[in-house]
Amino acid sequence: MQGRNEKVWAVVRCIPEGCVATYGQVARLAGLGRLARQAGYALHALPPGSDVPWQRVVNARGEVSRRSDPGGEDLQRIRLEMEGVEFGLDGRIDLARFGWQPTGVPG
DNA sequence: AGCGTGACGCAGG
DNA sequence: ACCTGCGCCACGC
Repeated sequence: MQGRNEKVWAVVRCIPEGCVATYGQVARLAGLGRLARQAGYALHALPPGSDVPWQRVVNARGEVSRRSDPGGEDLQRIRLEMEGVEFGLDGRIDLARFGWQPTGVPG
């Protein structure tokens, strides 16, 4: 662990395949508090070819966020669909079904 | 050192 | 459920 970004990446690495987490969720687990923007920035700073499953991080609405890299949104969706994550007709993911629950609270 | 921007989230109407 | 306004912090110029 050398910086905030790596802390974020470490959390994202913990997201299991077929699941998604929100930026805010990642920010908290990374110790950034409410700084969801920072979580997004950390992913933006990801080096190409990294083993970090960045595609598993979406916004609180369950949709792929717009970013600078054109076409990257489509790549993220494709990658998620390959993992079994389903998108609604409105392009949103049901976080109740595919959202990552680190606590795994029985219920 | 200041200003604008950004892979966000929450509260209010 | 929708859209709008505001706050948060780091990065680049």
